Amino acid sequence: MPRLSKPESCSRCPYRWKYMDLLGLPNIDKIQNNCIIIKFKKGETICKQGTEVTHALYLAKGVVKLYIEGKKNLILKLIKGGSYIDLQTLFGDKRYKYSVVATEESMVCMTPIDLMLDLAKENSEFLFELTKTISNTTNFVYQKISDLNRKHLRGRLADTLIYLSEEIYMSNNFHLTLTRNELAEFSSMSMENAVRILTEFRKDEIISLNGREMEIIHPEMLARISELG
Amino acid sequence: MPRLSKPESCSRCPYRWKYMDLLGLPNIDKIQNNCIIIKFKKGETICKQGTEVTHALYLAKGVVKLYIEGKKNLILKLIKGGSYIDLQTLFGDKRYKYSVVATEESMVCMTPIDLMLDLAKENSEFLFELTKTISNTTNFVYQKISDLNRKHLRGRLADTLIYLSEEIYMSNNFHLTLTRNELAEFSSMSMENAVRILTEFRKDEIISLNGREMEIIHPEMLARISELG
DNA sequence: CGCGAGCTTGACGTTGTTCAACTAGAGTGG
DNA sequence: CCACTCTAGTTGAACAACGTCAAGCTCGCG
Repeated sequence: MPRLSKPESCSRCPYRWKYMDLLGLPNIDKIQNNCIIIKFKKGETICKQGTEVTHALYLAKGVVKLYIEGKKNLILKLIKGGSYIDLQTLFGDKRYKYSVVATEESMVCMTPIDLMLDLAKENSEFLFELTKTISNTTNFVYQKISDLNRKHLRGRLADTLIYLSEEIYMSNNFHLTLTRNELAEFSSMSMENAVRILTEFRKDEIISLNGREMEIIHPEMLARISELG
Repeated sequence: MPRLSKPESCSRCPYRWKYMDLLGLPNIDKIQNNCIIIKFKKGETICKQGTEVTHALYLAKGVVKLYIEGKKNLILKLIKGGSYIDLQTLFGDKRYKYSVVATEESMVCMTPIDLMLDLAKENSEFLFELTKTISNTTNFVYQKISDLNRKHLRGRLADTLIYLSEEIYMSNNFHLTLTRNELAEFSSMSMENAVRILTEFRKDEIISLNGREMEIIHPEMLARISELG
C-alpha cells in the first residue's frame, strides 16, 4: 500500500520542479498546504486509464512507465524524477488516456487539480513553462509514432536501448529495470522477438547483457541500426 | 504561387479563432497590423518538416493534412478551418517535426512568432485556451499511436473513414478529397491494401463509393470493425 | 486520340506473431 | 536441505499479416 505524507517545505525541496519558483513564495505555500506526497513501490499504479484526473501528478523521484492499455500494451515513454506526469490530461480532456505505473520506487506529489489550474491561470510565466513541457511531449510522441510505423524490429529495439541509455540512465552502463516484456511493449513487438534481437545484438557484440546488467559497447552501431530502420 | 494579402478586420472576421476575443481589441489590432493572409492551393506546402517556425499558423478556411515525412509518409491528422496548425512547435522545440500541405484550397493567417508568444505571455486566459488545444492534440496523438499499433488493416481503415465522416465532413456522405494513397498514409498501410479493403467494404455494403463520392451506409458496422481491430 | 495519374487485382515474398517446449533462478513450505 | 512451483527468459517452427511487384484498367485532359 502506498505510503502517504505531507510536504515539509516545497520551496526548499531538492526535488521540486525547476520552474516552481516562478510562482513566488505565497503560492508555493498554497501548494505545500494542499498537496500530499505518496510513495509508490515498483509495479504500483499511479494513475489508471479511463479514470478522471483529480490531481496534478508530479514525479519527484523515481522512474515510471506511461502506457496505453489494450489487448497489447504500448509503453509510450518512461518518465523520471523532476517532471510532471499528466499535464495534457490536466489541461485537455480530463479523462486519462493512459496508465502510469512505477518501474522503481517512486515519490509523487499530488496537487488538487483546481488549485493547480488556478495557479496556472494567475501566473502566466508558470503556465508558459507548463505549456512548453506539454508541447515537447507532443513533439516526442510525433517522433515516436513515426518511428514505430517506419522502422523494423531491429531499428525499434535499437531506439529503445538508445532512449534508455541517453534519456533515462545517462550512461552506456545501466541496470535494466524493465523486463523483456516491457522492452517489447516499449518497442511495439512480441516479447519473443525482443529476446531474439537482444541475442543478435549480443552476438554482434553491440551490447553486453548479463541478466539485467546492460552495457552498450557500440552506441554508434546502435545509432546506425536505428537510422536504417 | 500562394497569394498574399493583409487582413482588413481581425476582430470582425467570421473565420477568427473562437478565443481570439480574450485578447481584447488593442491586441487584436496588433495582430491585424502584423499578420499576413496567404491562400494555398490544393497540394501546396504550408510548412515543411525540418525548418524553423517563424509564424503562428492559423487555418482560417480549408482543410490541410499534417504528416511526418520519411521513406513512407504518415499522415497524423487533418486540420480544418478554425484551428491553429503549429502550436506545439511554437511553444516547444522550434523546429517542425512534420509537414503540412493543403488538401483543398486553404486560407492561412500568419502571425510572427514573437508577437504571438508575447501576447500569450501577457494574456493568461488566451494562453490557457492555447494550452488546452495543445493538450488535446497530445491526447489525440496518444489515441492514434495506440490505434495504429493495436489494430489490423481493416480496423485502421475503418478508423480513417469514421474520422473523415465524424470529424472532418460531419456527414455520412462526402466528397473524398484524399487519394487512395493518402487514405493509406493516414491508415499506415500500403496503397494497394487500402484499395483492397475499400473494395471489401463496398462488397459488404458497408460503404458505397463511386469514384470519390463516398457514402457510409452502415456507420455502426464500421464502428464495430474499428473496435474489433 | 493518346498520354499519364490514379486506381485495381492477383501472385508472391518478407516480416513478424503465435504456439509450444524447454531452461534457469527465486521463493516457499515441509 | 530438498522438492515444488512460479515467473522470466529462451529457442525453433508453423502460420498469418502485410508489403511489393507486375500487369492492366479508367478517366480526364491536352
